[in-house]
Amino acid sequence: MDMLCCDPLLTTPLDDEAAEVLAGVLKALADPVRLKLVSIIAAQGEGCACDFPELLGKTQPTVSHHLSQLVAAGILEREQRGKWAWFTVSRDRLAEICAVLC
Amino acid sequence: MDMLCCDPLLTTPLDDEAAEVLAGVLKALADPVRLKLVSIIAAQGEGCACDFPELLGKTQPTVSHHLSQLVAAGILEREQRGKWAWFTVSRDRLAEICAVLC
DNA sequence: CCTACGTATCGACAGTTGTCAATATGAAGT
DNA sequence: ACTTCATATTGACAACTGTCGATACGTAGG
Repeated sequence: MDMLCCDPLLTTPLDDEAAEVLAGVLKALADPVRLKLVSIIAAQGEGCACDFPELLGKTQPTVSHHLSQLVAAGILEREQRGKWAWFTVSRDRLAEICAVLC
Repeated sequence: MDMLCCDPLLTTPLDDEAAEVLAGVLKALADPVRLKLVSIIAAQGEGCACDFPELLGKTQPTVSHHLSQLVAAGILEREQRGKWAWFTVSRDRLAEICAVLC
Protein backbone atom coordinates (compact mmCIF):
# COMPACT_ATOMS: atom_id res chain seq x y z
CA MET A 1 0.00 0.00 0.00
CA ASP A 2 1.24 3.45 -0.88
CA MET A 3 2.48 5.88 1.71
CA LEU A 4 0.02 8.60 2.46
CA CYS A 5 0.82 12.14 1.45
CA CYS A 6 2.97 13.88 4.02
CA ASP A 7 1.49 17.35 3.89
CA PRO A 8 -1.04 17.53 6.65
CA LEU A 9 -4.58 17.75 5.37
CA LEU A 10 -5.01 21.07 7.08
CA THR A 11 -2.24 23.13 5.53
CA THR A 12 -2.52 22.51 1.77
CA PRO A 13 -5.48 21.64 -0.44
CA LEU A 14 -5.30 18.00 -1.49
CA ASP A 15 -4.91 17.22 -5.15
CA ASP A 16 -7.25 14.68 -6.72
CA GLU A 17 -4.97 11.70 -6.40
CA ALA A 18 -4.02 12.29 -2.77
CA ALA A 19 -7.70 12.72 -1.95
CA GLU A 20 -8.55 9.40 -3.58
CA VAL A 21 -5.77 7.54 -1.80
CA LEU A 22 -6.57 8.98 1.61
CA ALA A 23 -10.30 8.40 1.12
CA GLY A 24 -9.55 4.78 0.28
CA VAL A 25 -7.66 4.19 3.50
CA LEU A 26 -10.28 5.95 5.60
CA LYS A 27 -13.02 3.95 3.91
CA ALA A 28 -11.29 0.78 5.03
CA LEU A 29 -11.55 1.99 8.62
CA ALA A 30 -15.03 3.46 8.36
CA ASP A 31 -17.04 0.36 9.15
CA PRO A 32 -18.10 -0.86 12.58
CA VAL A 33 -17.14 -4.47 11.97
CA ARG A 34 -13.69 -3.50 10.73
CA LEU A 35 -13.16 -1.10 13.62
CA LYS A 36 -14.01 -3.89 16.04
CA LEU A 37 -11.57 -6.18 14.26
CA VAL A 38 -8.80 -3.61 14.58
CA SER A 39 -9.53 -2.94 18.23
CA ILE A 40 -9.72 -6.64 19.12
CA ILE A 41 -6.47 -7.44 17.35
CA ALA A 42 -4.69 -4.43 18.81
CA ALA A 43 -5.86 -5.19 22.34
CA GLN A 44 -4.56 -8.77 22.12
CA GLY A 45 -1.43 -7.89 20.18
CA GLU A 46 -2.46 -10.29 17.45
CA GLY A 47 -5.50 -12.30 16.42
CA CYS A 48 -6.41 -15.49 14.54
CA ALA A 49 -9.02 -15.31 11.80
CA CYS A 50 -10.59 -18.45 13.21
CA ASP A 51 -11.83 -16.58 16.30
CA PHE A 52 -13.46 -13.60 14.64
CA PRO A 53 -16.71 -15.03 13.26
CA GLU A 54 -17.82 -15.92 16.77
CA LEU A 55 -16.51 -12.72 18.36
CA LEU A 56 -18.28 -10.55 15.79
CA GLY A 57 -21.40 -12.57 15.07
CA LYS A 58 -20.60 -12.58 11.35
CA THR A 59 -20.07 -15.46 8.94
CA GLN A 60 -16.61 -16.62 7.96
CA PRO A 61 -16.84 -15.22 4.39
CA THR A 62 -17.91 -11.84 5.71
CA VAL A 63 -15.03 -11.71 8.17
CA SER A 64 -12.59 -12.81 5.49
CA HIS A 65 -13.80 -10.01 3.26
CA HIS A 66 -13.32 -7.37 5.97
CA LEU A 67 -9.86 -8.68 6.84
CA SER A 68 -8.84 -8.45 3.18
CA GLN A 69 -9.91 -4.84 2.99
CA LEU A 70 -7.94 -3.92 6.10
CA VAL A 71 -4.85 -5.69 4.78
CA ALA A 72 -5.22 -4.00 1.39
CA ALA A 73 -5.37 -0.64 3.16
CA GLY A 74 -2.19 -1.44 5.07
CA ILE A 75 -3.94 -1.30 8.43
CA LEU A 76 -3.52 -4.99 9.23
CA GLU A 77 -0.67 -7.32 8.44
CA ARG A 78 -1.29 -10.98 7.71
CA GLU A 79 0.89 -13.94 8.61
CA GLN A 80 0.18 -17.56 7.74
CA ARG A 81 0.88 -20.09 10.51
CA GLY A 82 0.07 -23.56 9.30
CA LYS A 83 -3.59 -23.56 8.42
CA TRP A 84 -4.28 -20.40 10.34
CA ALA A 85 -4.11 -16.76 9.38
CA TRP A 86 -2.89 -14.38 12.08
CA PHE A 87 -3.18 -10.63 11.99
CA THR A 88 -1.47 -7.70 13.66
CA VAL A 89 -2.27 -3.99 13.54
CA SER A 90 0.18 -1.73 11.72
CA ARG A 91 0.68 1.07 14.22
CA ASP A 92 2.84 2.80 11.64
CA ARG A 93 -0.08 2.92 9.27
CA LEU A 94 -2.40 4.38 11.90
CA ALA A 95 0.26 6.91 12.85
CA GLU A 96 0.50 7.90 9.18
CA ILE A 97 -3.24 8.49 9.09
CA CYS A 98 -3.09 10.62 12.23
CA ALA A 99 -0.17 12.58 10.82
CA VAL A 100 -2.24 13.52 7.79
CA LEU A 101 -5.33 14.43 9.79
CA CYS A 102 -3.63 16.68 12.33
CA MET B 1 -22.50 15.56 17.50
CA ASP B 2 -21.51 13.16 20.26
CA MET B 3 -18.03 13.07 21.67
CA LEU B 4 -16.04 10.11 20.50
CA CYS B 5 -15.16 7.42 22.96
CA CYS B 6 -12.01 8.28 24.89
CA ASP B 7 -10.41 4.87 25.13
CA PRO B 8 -7.96 4.66 22.29
CA LEU B 9 -9.02 2.17 19.67
CA LEU B 10 -5.86 0.18 20.25
CA THR B 11 -6.13 -0.64 23.94
CA THR B 12 -9.68 -1.93 24.44
CA PRO B 13 -12.07 -3.71 22.10
CA LEU B 14 -14.82 -1.33 20.98
CA ASP B 15 -18.37 -2.12 21.96
CA ASP B 16 -21.05 -2.07 19.28
CA GLU B 17 -22.23 1.45 19.90
CA ALA B 18 -18.79 3.05 20.01
CA ALA B 19 -17.92 1.23 16.79
CA GLU B 20 -21.03 2.62 15.09
CA VAL B 21 -20.37 6.17 16.21
CA LEU B 22 -16.72 6.15 15.22
CA ALA B 23 -17.51 4.51 11.88
CA GLY B 24 -20.06 7.24 11.22
CA VAL B 25 -17.52 10.02 11.74
CA LEU B 26 -14.87 8.27 9.66
CA LYS B 27 -17.39 7.67 6.88
CA ALA B 28 -17.98 11.40 6.73
CA LEU B 29 -14.27 11.90 6.06
CA ALA B 30 -13.83 8.93 3.75
CA ASP B 31 -14.74 10.57 0.49
CA PRO B 32 -12.39 12.41 -1.88
CA VAL B 33 -14.73 15.35 -2.43
CA ARG B 34 -15.26 15.84 1.29
CA LEU B 35 -11.54 15.53 2.00
CA LYS B 36 -10.85 18.22 -0.56
CA LEU B 37 -13.49 20.42 1.04
CA VAL B 38 -11.88 20.03 4.43
CA SER B 39 -8.39 20.70 3.13
CA ILE B 40 -9.47 23.77 1.13
CA ILE B 41 -11.36 25.26 4.06
CA ALA B 42 -8.55 24.51 6.49
CA ALA B 43 -5.90 25.97 4.22
CA GLN B 44 -7.85 29.23 3.88
CA GLY B 45 -9.02 29.32 7.46
CA GLU B 46 -12.61 29.47 6.26
CA GLY B 47 -14.56 29.00 3.05
CA CYS B 48 -17.78 30.15 1.39
CA ALA B 49 -20.13 27.53 -0.04
CA CYS B 50 -20.49 29.68 -3.14
CA ASP B 51 -16.91 28.95 -4.23
CA PHE B 52 -16.90 25.18 -3.90
CA PRO B 53 -18.87 24.04 -6.96
CA GLU B 54 -16.31 25.62 -9.24
CA LEU B 55 -13.30 24.55 -7.15
CA LEU B 56 -14.49 20.95 -7.05
CA GLY B 57 -16.17 20.56 -10.41
CA LYS B 58 -19.39 19.40 -8.74
CA THR B 59 -22.90 20.82 -8.89
CA GLN B 60 -24.26 23.03 -6.14
CA PRO B 61 -26.65 20.37 -4.75
CA THR B 62 -23.85 17.84 -4.58
CA VAL B 63 -21.59 20.24 -2.71
CA SER B 64 -24.41 21.17 -0.35
CA HIS B 65 -24.97 17.51 0.41
CA HIS B 66 -21.30 16.92 1.23
CA LEU B 67 -21.13 20.01 3.42
CA SER B 68 -24.17 18.81 5.37
CA GLN B 69 -22.53 15.48 6.06
CA LEU B 70 -19.35 17.11 7.31
CA VAL B 71 -21.32 19.44 9.57
CA ALA B 72 -23.42 16.55 10.89
CA ALA B 73 -20.20 14.69 11.73
CA GLY B 74 -18.89 17.70 13.61
CA ILE B 75 -15.95 18.13 11.26
CA LEU B 76 -17.10 21.46 9.82
CA GLU B 77 -18.90 24.33 11.50
CA ARG B 78 -21.36 26.46 9.59
CA GLU B 79 -22.02 30.18 9.94
CA GLN B 80 -24.58 32.19 8.01
CA ARG B 81 -23.42 35.61 6.79
CA GLY B 82 -26.19 37.33 4.90
CA LYS B 83 -27.02 35.11 1.98
CA TRP B 84 -23.82 33.17 2.22
CA ALA B 85 -22.84 30.11 4.22
CA TRP B 86 -19.30 30.07 5.57
CA PHE B 87 -17.52 27.05 6.96
CA THR B 88 -14.57 26.41 9.25
CA VAL B 89 -12.84 23.17 10.19
CA SER B 90 -13.23 21.94 13.75
CA ARG B 91 -9.66 21.14 14.72
CA ASP B 92 -10.97 19.83 18.01
CA ARG B 93 -13.03 17.26 16.18
CA LEU B 94 -10.06 16.11 14.11
CA ALA B 95 -7.92 15.95 17.22
CA GLU B 96 -10.59 13.77 18.83
CA ILE B 97 -10.45 11.40 15.87
CA CYS B 98 -6.66 11.21 16.08
CA ALA B 99 -6.83 10.61 19.81
CA VAL B 100 -9.01 7.58 19.24
CA LEU B 101 -6.89 6.18 16.42
CA CYS B 102 -3.54 6.42 18.16
C1' DC C 1 -3.31 -39.92 -2.09
C1' DC C 2 -7.07 -38.78 0.77
C1' DT C 3 -9.28 -36.48 4.41
C1' DA C 4 -10.11 -32.65 7.47
C1' DC C 5 -10.42 -28.16 8.32
C1' DG C 6 -9.23 -23.11 7.98
C1' DT C 7 -9.50 -19.58 4.66
C1' DA C 8 -10.63 -17.37 0.17
C1' DT C 9 -13.57 -16.65 -3.78
C1' DC C 10 -18.02 -16.53 -6.28
C1' DG C 11 -22.78 -15.28 -7.13
C1' DA C 12 -26.64 -13.04 -5.53
C1' DC C 13 -29.29 -9.66 -3.18
C1' DA C 14 -30.75 -5.77 -0.24
C1' DG C 15 -29.29 -1.46 1.41
C1' DT C 16 -26.54 2.59 1.02
C1' DT C 17 -24.19 6.37 -1.45
C1' DG C 18 -22.72 9.98 -4.88
C1' DT C 19 -24.54 12.48 -8.37
C1' DC C 20 -27.52 15.54 -11.01
C1' DA C 21 -31.81 18.23 -12.70
C1' DA C 22 -35.66 20.33 -10.93
C1' DT C 23 -37.70 22.71 -7.35
C1' DA C 24 -38.27 24.87 -2.85
C1' DT C 25 -36.55 27.91 0.81
C1' DG C 26 -34.64 32.00 2.66
C1' DA C 27 -32.30 36.38 3.02
C1' DA C 28 -31.25 41.25 1.03
C1' DG C 29 -32.09 44.93 -1.68
C1' DT C 30 -35.34 47.73 -4.62
C1' DA D 1 -44.49 43.00 -2.11
C1' DC D 2 -41.37 41.61 -5.67
C1' DT D 3 -36.98 40.14 -7.48
C1' DT D 4 -32.61 38.19 -7.11
C1' DC D 5 -29.42 35.12 -5.86
C1' DA D 6 -27.28 31.66 -2.50
C1' DT D 7 -28.38 27.49 -0.41
C1' DA D 8 -31.26 23.34 0.80
C1' DT D 9 -34.37 19.68 -0.40
C1' DT D 10 -36.54 16.29 -3.43
C1' DG D 11 -36.70 12.54 -6.68
C1' DA D 12 -34.37 9.52 -9.52
C1' DC D 13 -30.74 6.59 -10.99
C1' DA D 14 -26.31 4.13 -11.41
C1' DA D 15 -22.59 2.48 -8.71
C1' DC D 16 -20.84 0.61 -4.70
C1' DT D 17 -21.02 -2.17 -0.24
C1' DG D 18 -22.06 -5.53 3.42
C1' DT D 19 -23.88 -9.80 3.88
C1' DC D 20 -24.68 -14.70 3.24
C1' DG D 21 -24.81 -19.60 1.18
C1' DA D 22 -22.28 -22.42 -1.74
C1' DT D 23 -18.06 -23.68 -3.41
C1' DA D 24 -13.07 -23.68 -4.34
C1' DC D 25 -8.35 -23.52 -2.58
C1' DG D 26 -4.45 -24.88 0.54
C1' DT D 27 -2.16 -26.77 4.26
C1' DA D 28 -1.36 -30.30 7.49
C1' DG D 29 -1.76 -35.24 9.19
C1' DG D 30 -3.08 -40.08 8.35
